[in-house]
Amino acid sequence: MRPETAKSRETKAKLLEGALRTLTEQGIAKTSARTVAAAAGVNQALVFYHFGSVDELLAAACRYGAEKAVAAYRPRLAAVSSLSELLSLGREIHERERAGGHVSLLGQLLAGAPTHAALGPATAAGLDLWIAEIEKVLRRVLEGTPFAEFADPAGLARAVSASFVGIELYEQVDVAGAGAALDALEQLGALVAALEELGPVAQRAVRHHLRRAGRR
Amino acid sequence: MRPETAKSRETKAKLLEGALRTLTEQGIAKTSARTVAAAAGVNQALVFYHFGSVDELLAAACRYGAEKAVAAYRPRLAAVSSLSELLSLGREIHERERAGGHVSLLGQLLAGAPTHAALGPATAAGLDLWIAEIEKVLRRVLEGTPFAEFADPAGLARAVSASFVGIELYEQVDVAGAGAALDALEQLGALVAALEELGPVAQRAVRHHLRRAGRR
DNA sequence: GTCTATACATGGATAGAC
DNA sequence: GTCTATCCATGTATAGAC
Repeated sequence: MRPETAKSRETKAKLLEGALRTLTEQGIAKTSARTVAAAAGVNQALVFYHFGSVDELLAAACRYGAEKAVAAYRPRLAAVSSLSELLSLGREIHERERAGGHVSLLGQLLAGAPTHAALGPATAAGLDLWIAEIEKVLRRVLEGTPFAEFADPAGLARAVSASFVGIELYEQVDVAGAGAALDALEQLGALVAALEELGPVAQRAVRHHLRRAGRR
Repeated sequence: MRPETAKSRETKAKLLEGALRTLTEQGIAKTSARTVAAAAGVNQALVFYHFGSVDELLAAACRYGAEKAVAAYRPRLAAVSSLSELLSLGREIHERERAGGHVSLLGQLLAGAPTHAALGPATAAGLDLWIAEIEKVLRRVLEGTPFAEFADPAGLARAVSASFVGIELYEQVDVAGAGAALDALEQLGALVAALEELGPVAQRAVRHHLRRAGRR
């Protein structure tokens, strides 16, 4: 029985922040009760007292970090009204993530999932927060465009989220390469944005070809 | 001075294979000289004799594994002549990767890069093998399409490769979600493929809009 | 609730026998 | 080249003092 005193919550918060910092700065391989406790500035034994095990602390940190990150971007995402806007917001998030690292955190946790049993579901849940938000945006943005009937917002949201995680991980070993990748995706976004403004004749042609291609 | 005897090369090969298996099955967090040596069926001390340190073994395994994987798909990639073909080959690679795991291996190594100094460059090199191959395909496929003048094959190849790594990692925690993501990307590929077959008038319209959107 | 001390396991790395 | 033995650092987890 652990009463939820003010101090208890404070220590838990310190540990969660410490876990996030350790994971993003040191990676899953160097994340341990000791390193996290050191980053949090508390005693190593408190990890086990408050969370039972390192894995459960990491799972909690995942939920906590993902919720915090998504909440920070939620208003911006809600304001997006076109695909090119979404792409450029993605670029902006990427820039900020270079400091915060909440996305590559998910990458670290995905990498740890095979051995740390508790991590898989927690990471999936954290990713789902991003996915749900992006899916809303995509659904809104795609509505009324010629390819709304072919695009699957749910699947696309998952593709976008997973891709973003991959790119953030990639940036850790090749900053220039990751920049070039995002540039290219922005161009791709511009292409789709251009399609949104196509005339009715061309749109009908696109629709026709899509229907043919869509039959599998 | 280490003579390159037949036995030496055999042991090295065993260790490389063991490292690949351990990384894909156990993840970077549980990869150590002992676990790798156990998977390879050789003595733990041989890791240090042949490779100097665990990190250098992993770096070598990365080069070795990426080269092997890319070589296996090279003929298939060379035969691709359209974007939708590329997408469906991507799906096929994904299916095989579920067994082999050579792509999520790169994810594991990316996750380990922050702390293991030797891993960053090695992983970047491994990814570059994929990137180079995909870039060639993209360059060939995009040539002669209306958006060849806007698309950047080098950047796109990086985006595709990093995204693929992200999706393979994502699959480890959500198989259905990863499937939905790939389905959605295939639909997107069908969209672009449809554009390839547009008539000259519509293509001119697309080009016009792209030029406007491309000015930043 | 928190800390110190401690147990026990795992991992990196080397020395020396074969 | 390979193995056994060994050292030392790091990590998980618990017991018990404060």
